[in-house]
Amino acid sequence: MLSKKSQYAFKALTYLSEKYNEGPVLISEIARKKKIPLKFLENILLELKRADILDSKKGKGGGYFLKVNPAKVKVATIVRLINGPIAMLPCVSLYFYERCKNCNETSCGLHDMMIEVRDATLNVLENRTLKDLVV
Amino acid sequence: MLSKKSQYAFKALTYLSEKYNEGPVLISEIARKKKIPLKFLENILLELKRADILDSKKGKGGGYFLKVNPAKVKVATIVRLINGPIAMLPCVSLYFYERCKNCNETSCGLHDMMIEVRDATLNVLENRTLKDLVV
DNA sequence: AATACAGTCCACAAACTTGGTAGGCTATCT
DNA sequence: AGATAGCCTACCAAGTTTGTGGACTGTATT
Repeated sequence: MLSKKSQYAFKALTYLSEKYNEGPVLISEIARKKKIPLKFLENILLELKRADILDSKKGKGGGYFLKVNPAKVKVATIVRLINGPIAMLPCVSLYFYERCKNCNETSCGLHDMMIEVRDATLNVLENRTLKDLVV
Repeated sequence: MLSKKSQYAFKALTYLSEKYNEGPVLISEIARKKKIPLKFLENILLELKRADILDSKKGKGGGYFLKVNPAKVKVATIVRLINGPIAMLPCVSLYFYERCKNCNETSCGLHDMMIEVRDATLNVLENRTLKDLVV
């Protein structure tokens, strides 16, 4: 399951996608409109900024805004950044891979199955962008 | 990600599937062969028994064994039982549904996307059984 | 230069989940 | 009766999640 943090991130990003190219948006506005705890949101947006998804401006007239076109930001990227691995097992994760102890990957039924699950999931998440979240 | 508990459960169930119709298997044997902490495994097997996946016999010659043919036990069932929801959001979960607050499901881009992910995942997990885990 | 504004950074903490342990109880077989 | 083996309840350490508080830094305006 996606963490609340991830859900908040998507809400905020959806909001910012709707306002793409309309200048900076206040954290407090996003928090209010999307009902996200302000200080928590602060951390999330900062993380997204550090990952080059968002950019910000300080002082009056400042706020957060998308750094690139929402159609260029894959949902999978956000999930990995805020939520972590998409795969159901470390040994089938592409970005968070960890070797399986006590289970040689060459002959593990679960391993093979979870690769299928991963690919089915990625087929959706890698082909959808923030733009698709705006309806 | 699947919890370690879930991974242990699958290891144990795979072992028991290999020994289907060969009589009861000791918890201690499963723990040793699959390198699972004994007492932890005890809890897991008990849970699987309560869910009618396994059955057990006490006393000498006792142990655990699959209650039904491994080809009849869906992987999705085990995941839901030991790991919890398969969906990435409560509001798209079939077995652990919870209404989305501050997000009307009729027009939420994330909601629709996560239904796609759920269905893609279930397409694998609902169509594989314990039998498929044995290679 | 002073002031207000708005994001940045660091530290902390309550609540919950995960992974695991301890020890006695109950049923069964010989 | 004694040994075997699962059943049950309770507990606990560590980590993660979901936040909060408060001071600091950069920016625009007057």
